[in-house]
This record gives sequence, C-alpha cells and structure tokens, in this order.
Amino acid sequence: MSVKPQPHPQQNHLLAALSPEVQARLFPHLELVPLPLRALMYESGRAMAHVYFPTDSIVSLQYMMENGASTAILVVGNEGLLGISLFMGGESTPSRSLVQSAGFAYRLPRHLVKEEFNRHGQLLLLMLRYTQALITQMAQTAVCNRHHSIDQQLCRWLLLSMDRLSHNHLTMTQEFIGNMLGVRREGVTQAASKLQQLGAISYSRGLIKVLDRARLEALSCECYGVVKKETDILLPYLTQRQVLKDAAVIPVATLPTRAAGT
Amino acid sequence: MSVKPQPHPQQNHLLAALSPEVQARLFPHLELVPLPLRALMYESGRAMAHVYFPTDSIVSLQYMMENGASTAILVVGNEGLLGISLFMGGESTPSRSLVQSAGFAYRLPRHLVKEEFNRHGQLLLLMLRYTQALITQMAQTAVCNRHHSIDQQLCRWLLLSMDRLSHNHLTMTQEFIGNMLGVRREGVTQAASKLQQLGAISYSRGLIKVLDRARLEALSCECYGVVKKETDILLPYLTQRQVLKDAAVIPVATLPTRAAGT
DNA sequence: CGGTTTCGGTGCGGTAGCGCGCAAGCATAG
DNA sequence: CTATGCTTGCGCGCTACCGCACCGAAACCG
Repeated sequence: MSVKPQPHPQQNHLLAALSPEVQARLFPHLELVPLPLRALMYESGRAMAHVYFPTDSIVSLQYMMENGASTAILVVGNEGLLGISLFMGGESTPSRSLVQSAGFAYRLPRHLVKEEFNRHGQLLLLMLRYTQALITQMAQTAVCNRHHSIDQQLCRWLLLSMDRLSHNHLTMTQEFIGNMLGVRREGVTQAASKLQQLGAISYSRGLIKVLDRARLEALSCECYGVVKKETDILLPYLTQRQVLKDAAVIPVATLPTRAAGT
Repeated sequence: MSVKPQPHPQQNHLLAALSPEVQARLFPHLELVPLPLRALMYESGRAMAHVYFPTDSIVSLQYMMENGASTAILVVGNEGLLGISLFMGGESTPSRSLVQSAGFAYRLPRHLVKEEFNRHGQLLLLMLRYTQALITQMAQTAVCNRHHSIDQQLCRWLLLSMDRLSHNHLTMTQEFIGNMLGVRREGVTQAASKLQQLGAISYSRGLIKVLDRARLEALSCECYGVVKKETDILLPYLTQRQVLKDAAVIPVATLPTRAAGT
C-alpha cells in the first residue's frame, strides 16, 4: 500500500542535536540495523559492541531476578540511545535490553563513540544530560513500583511508548506487557479491559490502539508527568526537536536549568 | 567515655581515591559539616550549592509522591558523594536527600567541583564510574520494590547501611525505616520482630544492633549482593580501599572491567 | 479445511500489605 | 515521682495482586 519512509539518522533526536562537526565525524560510520520485536540487544553481563540510536523502534531495559521474574526499568526510543554504560565506565551491566517495538536503529562501534566522548566536547555534555534524564526515569519507576496500581502503571507504560512512536498503536500482547511491568498477565487483562470500557484504548490479539490520550494521562499516575517534565528541562532540544547550533563545546551555563542558580 | 575520632577527608573513599595532585587542588577548600539525623540536605527542585562527601554519615535519596508517600531510591555513605546531578547537567533534581545516620561530611562549593570536573581528568572518570554504580543501585531498588517482601527489603536496607558504618548499630525507629522503604510502620515491626527472633538483630526504641550479619545476608534478597558485586567491579578502589596512583588522566582501558572486551 | 497455537477472559482460593484504632512500655521533662 | 510523649506490639477488616486452572475465539499453518 503505502511506501515505507526511509530511515534517516536525524530521526533520532540525540543524533539530530549534534553539531555538524560531530555529525561529520560520526555519521559516515553509522550502520542501519533492523530491530525485530523481542530481539535481545544486550544480555546481562555480556560486553556491548555497539551503541544504538533508535529511529522508530523502542527498546526497554530490564533487570532480571534469579527466579526468572523481571521488570523493565526504563524505555529508550528515538529520543535517546542504548548503551550509556559504555561511557560511564563499565563494558557491561547486570541488565538486558529487549526490543519492545520493532523498527530500525543506527549503531556505532563502541570505540568510535568512546573516542568522540573523550574529546570532551558536545557529545560528552549531551550524554551526561541524557543519563541524568534516564536516572530520573529509573527512580520514578522504582517509586511507581512501590506505590501505584497496575492500572496506573499500564497507563504510564502506554504513554511512555506512545511518546516514542509516530503512530498511535502498539504491537504487544498482554503477556508481554506483563513481563515488562513485572506483573501477571491476568492483571494486565483486567487493567486493559477497564481502559477499553472507558474508551481510552482498544485492543485485540496483540494490537493496542490509543483512542483517547488525554484520558490515559488522566488515569495514569503522576510518574509519567514527572519524568516528562524533568526530561524537558534537561533536554529541551530532544523532546521539542530543537537542534543545537554547532560549537564543539557548549558551556554548561548556556543550557537551560530549572533553578536560577548563581 | 571514649574520645571521638577526628574526621578526616580520607575517610571518604572517593576523596581518598583521588590523586595527590587533585587532592592538593580540592582539599584546601573542603569544609567539614555535621549532618544531624533527619536533616534535609536537598529539597526537591531547589538548586544545590554544595557537593557532600560523607565520612561517617549516611544520606538517602528519596523520591516523593504527590500524596506525601515516598521511597528511598539509594543510599550514600563514605563510599561516595551526594550531588552527582551537578556534574550531569541539572542544577537540581525532583528528589530530596535525608540524613539517615548522623555524622559528618566534607563539602565543596558547586563551582569548584564543576571546575575540577571540566578538567576532564581523574575526577571525571571517578564520577562517571560512581554514577554507573548508583544507577545499578537504583535499578535494583526498582526491581526489589516490585518483587520482594518487606522482610527481604529490610535485610537489604540494614546491610546497605552497615556497609557504610564502622560500627554495628543504627539509630532509627521503625517508623523512620517505614518511610525509607515506603511501607507501613507495622510492616517493619513484623519484619524486625521476625529478625530478632532469629537472632539476626536486636532492637529497642530506635536503636538497632546487628548481631548476625551472615544471617541477614541469607535472609536478604539477591538485590543486595547484585549491587555490591557490581560496585566492586566498577569501583574496586572504593570498597577495597585501594588508592589509585596519581596520573591526572586514567585511560579507561586501565580500569578493570567485567567482560574481557576487545 | 482441520488441527494447532496464541491470545484474552474468567473464576477461585490464598496472601501480603494497607489503614485504622488501641494499648502497653520506656523515656524524658518538669 | 508523675505526666506526657514516643516507640513498639497487636488485632481487624479490606483490597490488590498472585498462582493456578480452564475455556473460547481468533489466527496461523500445512
């Protein structure tokens, strides 16, 4: 029917926010790879060979328990990248990454990203800010796991996913969502059924459509909003698609901050 | 009775791990401050003026909910520092920090730490690795909140605290612990009473003594061990008190990694 | 087209944790 | 030494969620 849009590096907001100079160094080495649903990007404890920049795919990072249970801690889509621990120091983490929505990603070999990072220029700054945003998302997930109902968490999850897609539907079964949230499949069934009765979503056999986004936001816990707001503060050029002007090194002071510091 | 030991910057493992050169630049500006129990170090959304390096105190970082409930996401003691978001980009975070065990900390004004960080030397590297360790702790907290019982989480919490103290007792009421873990006070009472019957701890009116640490570790969930192991990999010189030799810049490759990467 | 697999709906008993209220014991101020 | 407040123990009903088992309907496949 319709022609599939050709993937492009600029679809990834982090890549798009890089200065032309940095882009010129990195883009020639970008490799486009398809990410099929449920593909395992990183296995716990294995060294990572690449850093991935999703364009239209969504990958979630899970921590596993000894008994096999797991919970997704954060979600990465076209607003970010997969593999921050390569910058931070470890070559691997005790977590695994799973493709939650199929699509494409560009990837770069580990050493190239490290080299660029060690220039201590724009990439370093962006990575740190992005990492801070991830930290907020993880922390909020932890609180959410403690205090909120499955209903609320499902809404949060759907919203997080929708923000990273250009369409309004998700391809995932309730069983799969259960694995993500670390709850029973039946729990998801009940929550989803409630949402459908309210007209917020419709679903059938692994295809979920969001019909009333405002409704979802109202039913979700505050966690979604907190993370979104904080991310906007930290990385306005990502969520609002503003592209930073060049300048190899951006003084931190020129980036917006929430508090009017000294 | 006994003479209180004089606090010293080297009691903080992060400070101790710095090269003599960096120490020479920073130590003259260190300011020793007492951290009384329950003091609020950072309030959500307020700009941070200092970075704190605890010597014998413990500070925990909490995320708050709108309805007043809260959960501690991570714990900082003499192995680390308070205020990583100053490096990462934000001047503030949506979290608050609470003194969980009274003691002392050295602090540095924000701009001095930023300056040293921007030299892109040893401090940068240490901070990134430490941040990675914090991320692991947060993620594991999130999973723990989802999957483990109050009993197990109490053990984890006690162990995390003991690792950061030189003695075997804690000054905190069960109500306070409840606030930390984000559970009811009565839940803590039941869990603690179980631990006391098993001879692992004894407690009375806000004073908890750890009698059988091995027992605690056996009763705790795996989360404690996972975080500890990962921290040892990332920062061996912190937990094992090895001091790095000078060299203003340490190539990442010389730091130990888990996987035998390329 | 018929068999098999996948997905979602439902019911049932069990349990961990919640909110509440109350009481007993220790601790400190006056 | 008494009064007051803080800490802990305990009981009660309630809800959310779990584990399990089973079923029907849709999709998939040869």
